[in-house]
Amino acid sequence: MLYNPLELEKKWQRIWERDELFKVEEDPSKDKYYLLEMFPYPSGKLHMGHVRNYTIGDVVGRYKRMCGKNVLHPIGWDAFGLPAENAAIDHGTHPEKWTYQNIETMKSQLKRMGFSYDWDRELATCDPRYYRWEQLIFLKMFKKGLAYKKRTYVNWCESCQTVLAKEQVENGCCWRHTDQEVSLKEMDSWFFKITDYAEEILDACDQLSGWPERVLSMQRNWIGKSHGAIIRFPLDHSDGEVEVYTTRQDTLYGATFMCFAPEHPMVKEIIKGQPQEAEILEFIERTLRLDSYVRTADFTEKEGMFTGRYCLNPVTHEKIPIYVANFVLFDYGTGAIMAVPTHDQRDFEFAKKYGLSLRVVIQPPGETLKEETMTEAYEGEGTLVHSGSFDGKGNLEALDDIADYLESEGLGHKTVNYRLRDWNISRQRYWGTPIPIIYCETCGMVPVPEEDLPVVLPLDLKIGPNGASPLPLEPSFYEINCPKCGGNARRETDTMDTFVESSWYFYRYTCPDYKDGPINPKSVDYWMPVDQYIGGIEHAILHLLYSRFYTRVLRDLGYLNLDEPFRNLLTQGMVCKETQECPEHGYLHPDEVKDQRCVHCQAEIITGQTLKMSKSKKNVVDPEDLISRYGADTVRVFCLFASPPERDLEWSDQGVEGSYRFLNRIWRLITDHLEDVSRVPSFDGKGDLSALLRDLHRKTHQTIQKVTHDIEERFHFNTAISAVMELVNEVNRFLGSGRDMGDLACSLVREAVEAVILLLSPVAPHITEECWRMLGHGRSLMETPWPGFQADALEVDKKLIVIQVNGKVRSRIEVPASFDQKEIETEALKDERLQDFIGEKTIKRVIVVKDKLVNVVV
RNA sequence: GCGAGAGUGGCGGAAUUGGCAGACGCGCUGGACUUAGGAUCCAGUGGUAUGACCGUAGGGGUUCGACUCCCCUCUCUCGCACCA
Repeated sequence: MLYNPLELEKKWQRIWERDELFKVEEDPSKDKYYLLEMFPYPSGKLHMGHVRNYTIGDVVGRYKRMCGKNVLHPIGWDAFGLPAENAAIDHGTHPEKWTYQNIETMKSQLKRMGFSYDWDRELATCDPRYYRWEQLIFLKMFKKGLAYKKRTYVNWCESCQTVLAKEQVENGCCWRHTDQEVSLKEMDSWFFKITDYAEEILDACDQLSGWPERVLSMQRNWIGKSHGAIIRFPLDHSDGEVEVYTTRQDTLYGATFMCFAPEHPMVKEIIKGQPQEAEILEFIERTLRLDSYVRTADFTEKEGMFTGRYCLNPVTHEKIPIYVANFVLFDYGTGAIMAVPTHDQRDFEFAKKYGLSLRVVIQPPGETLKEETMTEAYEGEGTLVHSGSFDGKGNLEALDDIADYLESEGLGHKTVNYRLRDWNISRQRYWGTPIPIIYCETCGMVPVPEEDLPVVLPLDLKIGPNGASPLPLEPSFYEINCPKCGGNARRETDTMDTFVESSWYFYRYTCPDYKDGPINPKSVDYWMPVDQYIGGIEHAILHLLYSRFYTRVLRDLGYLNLDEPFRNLLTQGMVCKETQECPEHGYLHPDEVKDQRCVHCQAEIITGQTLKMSKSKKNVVDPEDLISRYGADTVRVFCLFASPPERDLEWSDQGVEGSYRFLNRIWRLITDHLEDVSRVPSFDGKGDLSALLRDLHRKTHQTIQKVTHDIEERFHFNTAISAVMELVNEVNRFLGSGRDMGDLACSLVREAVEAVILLLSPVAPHITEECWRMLGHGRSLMETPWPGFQADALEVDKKLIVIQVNGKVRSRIEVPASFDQKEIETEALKDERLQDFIGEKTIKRVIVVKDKLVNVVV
C-alpha cells in the first residue's frame, strides 16, 4: 500500500469536520488555553508566511489539546483595507465581492492544511455585525475624550490617497508603498488618545516576561520617554511667551538663540508685519513641501531664517534671536527649542552658519573651553560656569537644581516627554468602518445615537477612476438629518484605520455571536488573556502597541478586567528563498527557470541573495502547488523542521523532498510490519527484557521525554522532529537486525511505533491519524492523551565515562551505573589507553564529574 | 550615533546551570537491488601533513575543562534616529 497523502488527508479532514472535533465551548472544569495566530488579510491566496505561522500555531494547539487543555483556536479575516479598493480599480470588482471571494479561497486552503480551527467562531471585520461594535466603542471613547478631532499636519500618502498614522510611516515612506514618499498636509483628522496611556504601556513592558526582548525594546523605543523641563521664554516685542522642551536645562545659561519648527503656529503670528514676512512664509512652504524623509535625512543641510523677533533668556535676561529652522520637529516636545551652540552639535553648526553668538557654560574636567576657538560642541560632563548661582556645580546635579529653581520662579517646570503621538485613525477611504459622527449646521459635531448603529457602509457604490473614496460624493450616504435638532446635517465620510479592527478581534472570538455588546464578560473572563500569540515581527509596533492600548481603553470603559491581552508572544521569522535573475528579463519565477537557464532567452541565470519571499522578487513558492504534490503533512513537517520558529526559514525544495521521504519511511515502517505489530498489545512494562529490547524501550521513552520538553518548554519543533526521526531509525535498525520477532519484541516495537505516531501527530496530523487507525485504535488522536514517559524505562545499567587528560578526550570506558565517584575514578585510572598517555608524568589532580567524565591533570 | 539580536561543516541546523562539537536532515561519495534509477536499502562524509594535530567570526582572559562565562575587535540582520 502506497502513501497517498492527497486522498488520506481529504478523508481525515472530512471526518474531523463531521465529528466536530475542533469545536470548543467554555468549560469551567477544564484548564483553558487560548491560542491565537494573527489573522490574515484576505489578499487572494495563502502564502508561505501564512502557512508557516499557522502550522506553528496548529502544532501548539493540537499538543495542548492532547495534554487535556480546553483549547480556543480561532481564525477570522482582517477584511477591510486598501488592496480591495485597488482590485476594484484594476478589475472593476466591488471590494466586497473581491474580499469574500478571497475569503472563500483562503478558507478552503486553510482547511486543506488540516488546521484545527473552530470555524464556528470565524469572523470578518468588514461584516456590520463586527464593525457595529467598533462604532459603539468609538462613541464611548468619544464621550470620554479618548477619540477627538483636530486640525493638524498629517502624513499623506499619495498612493493610498489617505492619511497615515505616525507608526505607518517608515523611512519617510508609506508602510504599504515603500517607494511612495509621505508628504505633510494640513487637515482635520480623528485621533485616539494613546498618549494618555503612554506611561502605563511603557511600565507594563517590564511585566511582559513572555514577550521577546526585541519587541519590548522596539515598543519602549517607540514610546520614547525622556525627562526634562518645559521652560518659558518671554517674547521681547509682546506679552507672549514661547515654551520649549529641553532635557538639558543645565545648559540654559548658554542658550543664545531659539528655533521654531516651520509648522509652529506662533511663527505666523510673530512675523506678521515684519519686512521679511513673505520670505519666511516662502521658506516654510518650501520646507513643508519636502517629504519627511528628505527633510530629516543626514544629507539635508540645517537651514533657518531669522524671524526678526527676539525673546528673553529667562535666567540671563538677554535678548536672543528667534529663528525658524528646518531641523526642528513640530511633533516632538513643544515644537520649539532653545539652542545652546556650545553644548549641542546641531546648534553649533547652525550658529556657525548664521554667525550667532556662543557662550560656554560647562567646562570639561582639566580643560578650559573658549568660544572663539571651539570647533565643535562639547556635549560631555563638566562643571558649570557663567551660570549664576549654579557656578561650580557638576552639570548633572544641576539638572534637578535648575529645574527646581525654574519652578520656584515660575519660569518653567520639570516634565516628562514622550515621542509617542496620538493615533491618527482617519482614513479618506471607502473600504473601512464608517466613523459614527454627524456634523449639524446648528448643533455642530453630534455622535450617532447608539440605537442607530451600525452606520452601514453602503455596498452599491463605485470607486472612481482616481481611486478616491466615493463616500463624500454619495448624498444618500452623507445627507442626513441631525439626530438632535432634525436639521440639515452631514455624515463623517472618513473611515477608521483598519488597525482599529485588529486591536480587539481577539476579544470577539471569545463570543462571536454575542448580541448585547461587543464583548460578553463571562466569555472574556474565562478565555482571556491569550495564552500564546503567534505572528510576524513586522507588527512589533503597529498592531501590538495598538492592541495593548485598546485593551486598556476597553478596560476603562468597563468591558473587561484585564491590562494585557497577550501573555506570551512568539514572533516567527520570515520565509526566505534565493532569488534568480536573468540579465535580460530581471527576476525570474521558479517556473521561468529550467536547467539554470531563463526559459525566455536561454541565458544563464544568476542566483541572487536569499530574501523574504515576495511577489516583486518572484522568489515565491505557492503552498497550493506543494500541497497537491506532497500533501499538507509534508509541508507542515518541512516548515517546522527547517529551523526553529523565531528564526528565518530558508526555503529548500530538496528539504521538502526530505520531509516527504521521512513520512514515507514512517508509512512503510507501519504498513510493512502491520501484521507483526497489530497481533500484540503495546508493551505493558512487565516482564524481563534482554539488553537489546531494553535499549529500544529506553529510546522510546527518551524520545517521549525530549519531544515533550522541546514542544512544552521552547517550541523547538525542529529538534522534536529530529528526535522522532532518531526513534524511527532505531526501530528500523532493530527490525533489520534479523532477530526473531517474538511477542515481546513485537510489543516493544509496537510501543515505539505508537510513540512515533503520537509524538508526530500535532505536526503531521493526517498520516498519523491513518496509522493510528491501522493499529486498531478507534478514537481520533486529538482525543488521545499525550504520552508520558516512564522514569524506570530511562534507567541504564551501564554508563559511558569520557576520560580526559588535561581537558582532552583520550579514552572512554563503560562502568556499571551503580558506581559512585570514587569507583569511577579508580576504574578510569586503570584504563590502558590512559596509562599510555600519562606515562612517566605525575598526576597532579583528578576531576570526576558524576556519570560523565574523568579529567586527569598531569 | 543609540538599542536589540546573530556569527558553528558544502547547506539548513544540533549541543547553554561550562563537561565527547557537528544530533537530525539536505547534498555529496561508494556499494546493493534493478531493463532503468531522479525509488528503496547499506556504508562513508569538519579540515588535514592521517599526528596523541587543527577546528564553533578574530584576538585576549577566567577554568582541570569554554560554542557556552568575562574583556576587546570585526562582520551581518533588525528597530529607532536632527527626539532638543
